[in-house]
Amino acid sequence: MASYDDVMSLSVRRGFLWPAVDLYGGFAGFYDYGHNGVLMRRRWEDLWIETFLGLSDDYHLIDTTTILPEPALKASGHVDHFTDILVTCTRCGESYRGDQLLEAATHEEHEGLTPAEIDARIRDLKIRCPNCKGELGPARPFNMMFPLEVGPTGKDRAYLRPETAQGVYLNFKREFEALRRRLPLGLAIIGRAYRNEISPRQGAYRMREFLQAELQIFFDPATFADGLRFDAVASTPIRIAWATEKNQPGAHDIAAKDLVARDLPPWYVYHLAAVQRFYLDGLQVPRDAFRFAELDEKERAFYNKIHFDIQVKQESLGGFKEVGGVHYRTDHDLKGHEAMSHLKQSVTFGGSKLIPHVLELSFGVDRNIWTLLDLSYSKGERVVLRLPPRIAPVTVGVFPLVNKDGLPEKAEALHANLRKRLTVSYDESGSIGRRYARMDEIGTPFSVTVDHETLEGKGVTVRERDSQKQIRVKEADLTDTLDRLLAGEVTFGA
RNA sequence: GCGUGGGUAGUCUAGCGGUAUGACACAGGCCUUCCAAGCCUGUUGCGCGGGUUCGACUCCCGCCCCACGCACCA
Repeated sequence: MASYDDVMSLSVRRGFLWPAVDLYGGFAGFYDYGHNGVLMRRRWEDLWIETFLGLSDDYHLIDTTTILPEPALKASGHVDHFTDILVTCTRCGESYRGDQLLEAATHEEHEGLTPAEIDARIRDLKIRCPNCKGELGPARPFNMMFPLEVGPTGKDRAYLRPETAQGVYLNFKREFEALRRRLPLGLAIIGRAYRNEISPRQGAYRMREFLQAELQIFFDPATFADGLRFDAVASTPIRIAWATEKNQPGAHDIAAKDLVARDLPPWYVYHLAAVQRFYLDGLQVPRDAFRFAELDEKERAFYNKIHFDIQVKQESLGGFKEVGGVHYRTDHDLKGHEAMSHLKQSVTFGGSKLIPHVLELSFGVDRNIWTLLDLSYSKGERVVLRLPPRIAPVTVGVFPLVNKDGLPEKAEALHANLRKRLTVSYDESGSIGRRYARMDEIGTPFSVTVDHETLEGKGVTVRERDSQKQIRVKEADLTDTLDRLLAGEVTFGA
């Protein structure tokens, strides 16, 4: 059980994450990573790449620009649909979405109106502030994208990308050719995205600059399922909360094949299983803290035909929180770019010509890091971060038991050797217990200590973070033993 | 953006119209044969700007930032 303050305080104290620019009072919606945060994030990213690119030989990582010109984002729908028309009360200052004010007054949909049109209708309908009955000010557009002026004249309007996905769609044809015209084709980006959030909240949860890890899988809906081994996951129970239950705390376990029976495509369910495996097995999230939450038609974006959020329950943020999503975007994006660019996005594959459809596996990296800090935080006599060993920023701590009799020299030599292959921390300050405690706080799973018996050729001790148990290991076997411990082939339990 | 509460060292905290308390952490030293021991020494702070005042961390105003609730989150 970790409160928000617990996680943030540890995070700041131990170099994981903190508010950006705090020298100048802070900058809402922006966070910086410290040395341990970056290490941890890289390990999360490595596991993510290993897991999801490992799904197929035809899935690859690419990298694209974070600034996109207006036409590209016009085609994606972001210029028009990522905008709300806001109306602010001149008396109480409350802001409303213009379309919602009109909808409340007329019970009709009012999408796609210009600010001037909304002003006119507010006048005609004599709408006043729902909060204080004050007079409403002029409607103004608010786009969640950060606009930029590119070049000396600034004529070429551009924006910071609101999602990494568009970078993939813009490069689909290039990669389809370079990868010799295969479907399904997976293209992933781990990179920064930007949204001008109205009110950023809860630390790394809602930021204005954030990291996404997204895999876009391009496929032919007629044949996608044929190439997947659905039978391997058919009886796997998937944690599901339906749209009507998303405010409730729990989830159902529903076998993958039963989800298919409820009209979810097999290829979609197959990937739900893959995502669930990443969280339960890879990141060791407790089963009851994980679920997919369905979004109903009103909640999901217009281009998403099927949308489940990936949610993890975390004490510091008050319950289940979205850390990613599994989105069936159909052929919306490629179609949009084809229409705007006038360049054909259709491909010929397996005898048929089609615009590929897209399944998007989307993850908020910062949210995942926060989630893992929350879940692994445990406070007894001292704080221990029970991170999965593969995710921990530092993998091994190396110490001399005392600072005399040649023990430090021996330990430093050991450290120099281990650090060639692992992230290792050497420490000879304070007592041995204090050093173990330091390692516990940043989640280091194993600590190696050189004592007097080491000098007699009897090996070193290896201490496990969670159990505080120790085993004695011959120096010659140390790297091998550590590898096996990290791989989970050996445990301390036995 | 609205409302409520808040902002004192790396973290957590005490306090007052006369520039600040303690704990932990951190650094150096002594000691130490395995879990934040002890002793000595040391570093670091009143979110920012303006006003009132002889003097502001303290009172007033504005701003920034944080948490919570509302709204927002294609």
